[in-house]
Amino acid sequence: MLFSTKAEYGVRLMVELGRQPGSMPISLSAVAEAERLPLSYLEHLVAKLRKAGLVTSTRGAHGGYRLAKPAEEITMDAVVEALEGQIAPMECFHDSPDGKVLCSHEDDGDRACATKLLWTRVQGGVTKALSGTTLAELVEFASPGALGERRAPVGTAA
Amino acid sequence: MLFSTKAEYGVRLMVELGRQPGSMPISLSAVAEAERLPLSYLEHLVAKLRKAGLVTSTRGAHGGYRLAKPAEEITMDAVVEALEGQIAPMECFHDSPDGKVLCSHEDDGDRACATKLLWTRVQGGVTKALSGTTLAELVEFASPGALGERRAPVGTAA
DNA sequence: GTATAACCGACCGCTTCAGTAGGATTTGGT
DNA sequence: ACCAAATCCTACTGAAGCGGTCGGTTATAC
Repeated sequence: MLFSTKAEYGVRLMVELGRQPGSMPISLSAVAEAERLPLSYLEHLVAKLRKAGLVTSTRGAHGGYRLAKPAEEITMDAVVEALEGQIAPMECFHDSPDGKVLCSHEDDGDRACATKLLWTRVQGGVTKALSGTTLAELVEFASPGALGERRAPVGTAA
Repeated sequence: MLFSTKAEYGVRLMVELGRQPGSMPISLSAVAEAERLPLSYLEHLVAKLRKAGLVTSTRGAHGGYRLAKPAEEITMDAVVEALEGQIAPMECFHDSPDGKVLCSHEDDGDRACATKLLWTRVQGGVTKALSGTTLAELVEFASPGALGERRAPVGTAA
């Protein structure tokens, strides 16, 4: 398995926030009920998203979470990375700040990691897929045609 | 991390076998020494590769392993899948025999998994990278320019 | 001041990972 | 015949991460 349920749940959570039209915050318990996910586990995930600056929170009664940016500007690489940590195919890989890919045992002698070519391609494929997908796309995909009105209060649909 | 060291070690092992010119089998201990990997762990990995039909073995003295096919015909998706199991971004994903991608909680009600679009793209990126890379490419990448002669007995190079 | 909600950290059972250990079996060389 | 080299097989282990729970604290609306 490439990713764990942290990414799965976290993305579902983000989509749920993105579905909401106004600026009203949504409580985690509402999300948990809608997506049928354990509330206390979502708390951990949303904390990561908040620390990554992807959602904002308001405390107290009628509080909850909102997207920090419009869904069109949120790409999924940021979301998945916030939840799962650095996206690298292998332990020895780490992104340098300039976006280059390094392999920590590059200095193994004369020849480079035989595997570097492969993992570089894999990572390229993954990051391209993630950064090429916006939250807005997923929101639209999840509720096709619906434009804010005629949508059942999720979870109660037969 | 997308993959574990099983894929890493296993690929290195395959490359090592691919480096060898003739039809002479190579012992695992030779590979272990060359790649500085624990022999007893490699045993587990090579067993998976053998069961997947990627390498063949000859037992007894002067025995060892050989590629079951020429390196040009071995694509890395088969190798990685043999080592890591089904390549899917998420638990709910499983390949159907016809190569289509299914999501096991597709029947969650009216709307499809919000995440399906994303994971489908990710999986596409990964499998494209893996199936588009042959073992021969990695072998060439690991020993550039060398064509069977002038190659140091790996591990002794300064 | 009470209900609602975000926050925070500790804990827990489970599985996988990475590796070790010990043996059994097959084969080539002498 | 015997020994060394090699594959093969099963079981085990410590450590880490996953998925989730729990109890408690703080902040806010009514």
